[in-house]
Amino acid sequence: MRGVLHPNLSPGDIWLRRLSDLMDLSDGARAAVREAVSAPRNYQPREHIVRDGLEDNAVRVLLSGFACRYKYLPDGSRQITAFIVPGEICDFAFLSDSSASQSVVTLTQSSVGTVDLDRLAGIVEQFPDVMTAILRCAAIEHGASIELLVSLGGRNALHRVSHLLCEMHFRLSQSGLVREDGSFDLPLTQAELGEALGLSTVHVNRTVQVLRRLGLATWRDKVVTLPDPQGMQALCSFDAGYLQSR
Amino acid sequence: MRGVLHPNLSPGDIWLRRLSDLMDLSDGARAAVREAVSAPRNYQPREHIVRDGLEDNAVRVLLSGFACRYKYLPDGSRQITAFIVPGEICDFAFLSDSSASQSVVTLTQSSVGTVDLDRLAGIVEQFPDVMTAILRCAAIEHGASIELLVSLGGRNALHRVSHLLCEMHFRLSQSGLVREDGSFDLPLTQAELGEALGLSTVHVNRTVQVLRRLGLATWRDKVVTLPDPQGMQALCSFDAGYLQSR
DNA sequence: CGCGGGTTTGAGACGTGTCAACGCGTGTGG
DNA sequence: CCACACGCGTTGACACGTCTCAAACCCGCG
Repeated sequence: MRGVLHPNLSPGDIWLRRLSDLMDLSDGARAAVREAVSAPRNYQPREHIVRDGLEDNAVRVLLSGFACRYKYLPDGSRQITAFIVPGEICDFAFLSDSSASQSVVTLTQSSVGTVDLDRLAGIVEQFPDVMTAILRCAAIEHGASIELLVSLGGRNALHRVSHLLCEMHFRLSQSGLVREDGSFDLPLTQAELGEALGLSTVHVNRTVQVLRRLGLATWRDKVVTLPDPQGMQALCSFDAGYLQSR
Repeated sequence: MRGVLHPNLSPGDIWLRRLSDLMDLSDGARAAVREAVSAPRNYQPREHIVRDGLEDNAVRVLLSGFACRYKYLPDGSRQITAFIVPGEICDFAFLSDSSASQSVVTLTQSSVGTVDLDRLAGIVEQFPDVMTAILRCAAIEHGASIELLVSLGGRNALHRVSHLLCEMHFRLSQSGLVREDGSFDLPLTQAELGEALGLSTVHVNRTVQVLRRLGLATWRDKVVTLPDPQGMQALCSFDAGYLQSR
């Protein structure tokens, strides 16, 4: 059906869009990337895309849905280290030819495209800019984990939550997933937010309520709205620089 | 003097040793890396090696001393995101052909070698394994920041401090900087440790004292000793896997 | 000798965690 | 069609880890 009903739409388009944002790519490079992305595979919520310690012969790109990377603590609690939104690469272990050091699990129903590593090697050999684009993805991903680290080390609960909401707003808008009125789907539970921000579920809840009362954010039925993005960003000194290539 | 008094010693050796640990390199590759490292430049304590936002046409490798990467918070406090020990690359922005997103500053007197980027490009073209080795450095560096993130998000003060001491012990031993008796130089102030671990100086101090009383660590005059490394690692569930390539 | 950076100590404040319970909506099985 | 279980959000009371402020101490150095 693909290529018949929508001759101009390909599953890899969302990834291509992301790569093009980070690096000017030639038509040839664009076509090669586009065609290299396999037919998507669907995942149920809470299904693993990548398992810690396993090698993989493909790059996995989230095409739709929501996922996260995490690590377990000795007491059995889970620390989420990153959220993954459509258009992003699930794991970068392939870059150093090693096995994954974290697991990646879906949070919602999702679809994932894959690019065979040998095939990718051929593409980057012919179009080195594609490699640069991918390395920029990795750099941004690293920047995001550093920013989360900064949140955990130096920001209080209110700033952590609002900073993360600002980040999500920005990243989802890059993928065209924010509506006109500034609202967007955020299919996380408050518990999951807490696992990322190092806060208890209860305290996340109270913090979200503060934001509600401040008129800066509402979060109901998995939909977040930031009526005053400027004010929100000012509250937590959000600067999207770390999410862009410069 | 170099090459005369010590015909077999070159400033780049410590970096070469690190790269070789991560990837088997051919003799040709080893020689190329060795010769590509410039004569070291010396830095005073608290002198910047890399400044946030600036591009650089060289890779900078710490050859001796101690440095850290950091970011400022809006309230003026500093979050240290990584410590850098001899043999490690100061900043990985060169990989994605972009400018540094964090600053790097020395903590002690240090010496830094540089490798010109164009020259490095020539080397990796001829010896792709060198690129893989460098990418593994980057992956380990990323792994370390994730582990710090996990500390900040999920560990209490005692576990944070002991985990960091275990990590330092391990990393310095890789560079041959741990003595027979298990002691090693850790030229940080307790305030700096706190800036990395998201703890106040006062609380770092109290926590170190607990470790002293437990007989697991002493820290006096910039020298740390772990009389019972096993016990120390058990206390904080330290697993060095994230610091090695697999 | 006095100064300054770093470490140590004490006392009290505050942010966040824990525990326990309740409400609400949805899905499921009787 | 009702009864119940379950996941998630919400609320309250209290415990506790860590922060802040302030002062003393130690030691090397000018």
